[in-house]
Amino acid sequence: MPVTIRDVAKAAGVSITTVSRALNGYSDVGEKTRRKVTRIAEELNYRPSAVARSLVMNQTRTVGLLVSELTKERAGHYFMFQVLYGMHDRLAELGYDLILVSTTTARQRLVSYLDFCMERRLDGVIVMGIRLDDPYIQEVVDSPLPSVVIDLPLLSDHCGYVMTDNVHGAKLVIRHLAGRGHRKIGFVNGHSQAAVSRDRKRGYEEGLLQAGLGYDDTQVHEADFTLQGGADGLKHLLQCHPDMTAVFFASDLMAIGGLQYARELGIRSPEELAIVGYDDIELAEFSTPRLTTIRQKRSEMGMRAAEMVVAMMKDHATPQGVLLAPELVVRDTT
Amino acid sequence: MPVTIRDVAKAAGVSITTVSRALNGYSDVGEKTRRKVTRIAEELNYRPSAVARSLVMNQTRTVGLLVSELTKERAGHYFMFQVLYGMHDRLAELGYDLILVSTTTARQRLVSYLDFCMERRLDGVIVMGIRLDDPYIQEVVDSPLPSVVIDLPLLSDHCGYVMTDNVHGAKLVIRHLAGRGHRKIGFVNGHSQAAVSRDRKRGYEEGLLQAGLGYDDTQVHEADFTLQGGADGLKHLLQCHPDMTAVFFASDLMAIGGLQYARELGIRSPEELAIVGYDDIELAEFSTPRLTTIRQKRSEMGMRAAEMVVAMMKDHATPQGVLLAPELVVRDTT
DNA sequence: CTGTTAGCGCCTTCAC
DNA sequence: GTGAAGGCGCTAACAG
Repeated sequence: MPVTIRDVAKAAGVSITTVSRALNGYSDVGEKTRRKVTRIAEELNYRPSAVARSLVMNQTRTVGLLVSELTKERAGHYFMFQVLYGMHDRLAELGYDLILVSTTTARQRLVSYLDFCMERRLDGVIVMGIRLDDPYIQEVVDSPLPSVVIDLPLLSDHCGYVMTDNVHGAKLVIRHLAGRGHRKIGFVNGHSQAAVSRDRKRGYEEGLLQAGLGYDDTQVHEADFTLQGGADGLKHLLQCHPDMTAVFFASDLMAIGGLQYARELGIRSPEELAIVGYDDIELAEFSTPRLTTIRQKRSEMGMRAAEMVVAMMKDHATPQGVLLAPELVVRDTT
Repeated sequence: MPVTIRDVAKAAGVSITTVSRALNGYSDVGEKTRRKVTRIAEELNYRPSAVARSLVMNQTRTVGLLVSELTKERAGHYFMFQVLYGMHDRLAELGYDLILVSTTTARQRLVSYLDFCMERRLDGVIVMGIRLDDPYIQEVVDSPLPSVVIDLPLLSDHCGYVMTDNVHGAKLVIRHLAGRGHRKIGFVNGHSQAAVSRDRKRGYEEGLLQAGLGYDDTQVHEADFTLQGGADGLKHLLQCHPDMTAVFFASDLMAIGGLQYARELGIRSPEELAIVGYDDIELAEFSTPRLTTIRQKRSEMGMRAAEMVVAMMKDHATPQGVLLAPELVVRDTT
């Protein structure tokens, strides 16, 4: 059994109250007493119980991270890890801890993850990698538990969001390609149950129109963000449109898949086919040829999400929709 | 404020104790009472407070995940994500939650992470991605807190480990290459502060000797597990040994970096240079040409770690050293 | 079978 | 400046 506040009090010859006040930096404690208590606490290696404190303070200083793509499906982690990094780091700075709440656990099948959050008395939640058709997402948004969603524009009294301006990002791509003279530009999108797919497609469409190029539905292929999906997507597009000179992929992973498929066919990039990805994962800079892409500020996304939940939790801040600016990174595939 | 056990008791017209017993499935409760309590609890949407329960039961049912590579350094996540997946999944099945404890947070600079675990009253810890020279790792190993370390062979009264048999894995590689007639095989290792590097190097060395090939220190280059490191490593080796016909990289990421560097130089693989990686990350199957590598059962590593801590926590099981079998996956680069 | 009593470790009025 | 008392929500003996 760890040493408790009572042990410290006894050893210091003061009351429990005094120990509590001394250690928590209250001003109404004699300087001598404070020093003594501090010293004893250190000697005894006293660690105040966060559990007991949570109970009485009615807050756990813990936020849950809801992820559904924490699964075998390996597409998301290139993107998510960096977000997680920024988020966790900022949360720690602000004095909050992060607990994982996955959709795909045995337990979650019985208890919705909102229930999980209630039981653990989490102070807030950050949601990431959740699909539009997720059965529980609405429950979270509607609940009074402060929440921030990443990559899903859900806004309510207790729910904000952080995402990249994907419409703009896709437009940047098309403008770039059109500027290089491409007239026939294909698009391999992610699955339809991601808000980012919807936005990127809209950007693609609007971009084409703005560039004076017509939009043609058959030049769009819906894949699933994976390497294989990218390869398949390109294959499909090339079958319908052998004269295509550029393809925009809704993720770097898919673009790399496409790049590899193209190489197998002996199609050279960028000479015969320009290729653009999305995300700017580390590999983008390291593929051969190096991939032109749209950079998402991933760790900033995490940080912003962290800051927002914390603001909502402690200052009752109004949730907001944060749209981060994308950035075109031109490399060798265009 | 959430509804408490007292609310349920009042509404059901029974004592708090009875509610507790009814809901926790004790046998000494009347069937009618139980049903009534259960119904009321459901109607009121009662969620027992895990915090209060933790306090009185003196266990949080939470394990901490200590990671230090949850940082900007992006090398580890290809490997770690899958481990995390298996670990979290199994933990959830066993009724435990996972909380993130990173080394690189502002707070951790003041408080060692063991202190963090004590404050949060974690039941156990899993450690991953920690370097041999980490200042706090020993503290964790020595502490009475049940812990399991991944990829570091630390064994003590309260600390077990899970890792792949890296010596054997590296030997498999050399045997394979030697079997294909390679006589001069280079090795690009990871950084020296990883136990796996040490083991893979030993396997490389022993493998060479067993194959009747001499070991030559200048054929080994120490890198850092990154793409760039792999490229640099290969470059360096080729400078010293232009006649080298095969190179073994201590990670797939490095191998892919090497592969790309080779392509830039116009060196074809496997014809002119055989290349083997380690880990079997998803990209290995998708590089061009597809990478021969050693598969590590990553999600199983996570599961085993989870099972071990849980066993130690609840059954006071003796910690063990688990060595998982590696597996050679032959693809196109050899 | 059910209720009463006593804490778990800590913070917070309220007296002194 | 310091201490005593009460309670956060729950479980665990111990009586009946």
